[in-house]
Amino acid sequence: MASVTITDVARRAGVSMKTVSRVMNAEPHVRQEVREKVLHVARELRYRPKVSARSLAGARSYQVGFALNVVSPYAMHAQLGALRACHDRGFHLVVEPIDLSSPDLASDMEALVNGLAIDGMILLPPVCDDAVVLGALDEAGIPCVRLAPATARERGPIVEVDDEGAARIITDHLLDLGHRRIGLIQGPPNHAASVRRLEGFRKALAGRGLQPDPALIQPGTFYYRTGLEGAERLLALPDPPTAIFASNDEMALAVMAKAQALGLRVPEDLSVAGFDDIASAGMIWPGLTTMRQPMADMGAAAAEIIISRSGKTSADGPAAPLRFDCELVVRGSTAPPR
Amino acid sequence: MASVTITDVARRAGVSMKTVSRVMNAEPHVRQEVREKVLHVARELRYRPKVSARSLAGARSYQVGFALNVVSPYAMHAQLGALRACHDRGFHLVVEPIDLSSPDLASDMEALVNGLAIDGMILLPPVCDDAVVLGALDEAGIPCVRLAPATARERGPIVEVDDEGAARIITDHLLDLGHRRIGLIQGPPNHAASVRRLEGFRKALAGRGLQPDPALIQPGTFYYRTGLEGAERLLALPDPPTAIFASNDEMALAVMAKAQALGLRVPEDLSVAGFDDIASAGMIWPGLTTMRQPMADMGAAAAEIIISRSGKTSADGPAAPLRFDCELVVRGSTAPPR
DNA sequence: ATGAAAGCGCTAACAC
DNA sequence: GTGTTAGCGCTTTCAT
Repeated sequence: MASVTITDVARRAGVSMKTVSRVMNAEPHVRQEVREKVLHVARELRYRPKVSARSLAGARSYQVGFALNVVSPYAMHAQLGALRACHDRGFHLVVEPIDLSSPDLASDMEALVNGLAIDGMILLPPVCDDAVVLGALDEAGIPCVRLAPATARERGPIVEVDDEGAARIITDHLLDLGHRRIGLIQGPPNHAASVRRLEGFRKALAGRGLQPDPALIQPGTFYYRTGLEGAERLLALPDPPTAIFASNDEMALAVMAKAQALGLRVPEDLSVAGFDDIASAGMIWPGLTTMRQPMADMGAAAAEIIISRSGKTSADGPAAPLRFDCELVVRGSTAPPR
Repeated sequence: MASVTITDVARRAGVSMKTVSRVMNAEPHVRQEVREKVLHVARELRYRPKVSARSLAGARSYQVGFALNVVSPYAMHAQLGALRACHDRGFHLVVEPIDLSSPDLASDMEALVNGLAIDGMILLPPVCDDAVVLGALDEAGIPCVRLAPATARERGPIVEVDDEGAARIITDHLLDLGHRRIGLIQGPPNHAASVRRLEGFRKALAGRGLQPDPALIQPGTFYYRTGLEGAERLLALPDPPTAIFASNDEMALAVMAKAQALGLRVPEDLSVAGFDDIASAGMIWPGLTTMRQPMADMGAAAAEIIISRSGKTSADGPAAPLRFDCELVVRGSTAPPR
């Protein structure tokens, strides 16, 4: 019942508390022989250092924060990846809601950074681009790793994908199939990925000497409803596109639903492509052609950065953004035009 | 920079540390006047009690554990609900992976309960039905709240829905539309919800004096692939069903995809109903008729139970399972048979 | 109703 | 390479 402490291990191993501490933290200056002895006793006694005692006494807390505000496949996979990385390294993941629309965000953040002990925080869009959030974390000396940030890109570690290149690849896929009138539904303008995906789309067209028809580029916010609206406008055009590339899968699903509701067949009458490869992209009929983002790997990488830097006083300089590769997943929603 | 501590507040308010502690914990035996003074100073100094110091010194940790192994809409919504509840009450949510297929689950659990300080843990199927997990938590004196457990139902608080009643309602919906040959794809047999949904299905049929044809009841595991397989077998029957009720939405999506791949039209040739109301149920065409489970509310309720019991020595007896209501969501995937 | 003293289990800063 | 001594910021217990 009574849990075993560092002194129990020290006594049993015939060494001091501090030596046990050194061994448990894999610090140098311990004879191999002593190290093994301590490790043996620790295992025998099933000793586990208490997170709360460690974070109270030391400079690190063995906890990583993850900001989560909504349920989205994107965020969930990143969280799971971060969770796995934390667990592998003996860390814990504390999830915190950060509500950008809070009446007093500054105070919320201040409560978060002062009450909780975390070695770093993982931030996703749009939270990762909020100045108040970033400022509060900064002031508290809590490093943060951001996934696909749009602003302040010099401000600490970044994990992202090559959105522009990926969008170019998926547009090329459509072009290769023979499509020439391709519609695009954009993401929110304040989201870095949106802008870069549009750019990739443009460059792919330009690569074939094509000018994008402005009418074929519709605004969106990554939400389903805006996919529906964009598709509606696109398909009502006098000369409608034969293919639509939605900047994320949720909107792509909306495009497919709208097309089917209008009696169009996918992919015979309209090809549809998305971005993200959320689970349902592979669960509908026809399957959605899309770009797979390695969200779990990215979340894990973000956690790794925090973990490896934890305990160190200085950040080892502004490393270049960590870039992960996307993978084109071709399913039934894309085919040559009639 | 240097964060404010309880002594700072005590000094500034002209009282002892202990009085500040009493005020911060809303304990009795403090004069109203003093209480207000302390509260005022605390606010002024932006004082936030440190979680790590509290959990080290006291009996409670202000942290709730949430076991998460996979990304599923079901789990994610429960997590978000729990997260919100924790945040509202000044608690933090620590997510932990519990891998039932681990080579040494007992040791994993032992590490979890000894290293971390949590006031309770929220468990979902199938983790909530594992004897090793439950045993380890029990031994460490960590209360757990389980969502829809199948086993050991006397073992602490339970949060669930009336799966049987809900399945009955959705089957009745199909019967009301005029369907008489209704296929069922079951969930995994070790999952409480599966069994009860089957029972509800049976009772609904019996309510109309119908005998379920055994060939119309197909096994499944809640995973997409098994939905595909079940649908395949059902639709290959000499006298195929005119409607299929899949025990969860993921399998229902598979049924729709399979039907459409076979050239059948939903709902004209086949009605499909699911269970859960995951996001994609409303994003496909036609929309999936399903039962909405209030997962976020359930997760929040689970967290609330842990929070309100935290600090208390004894659990106030085995309360009856907390039951939440489901809601039938009728979309385009169900219609009268031809 | 309030306060003083004693830790909780660990790491930090030094000694040796 | 190893041990000693102090705390970290709270809650606890026990006085008053």
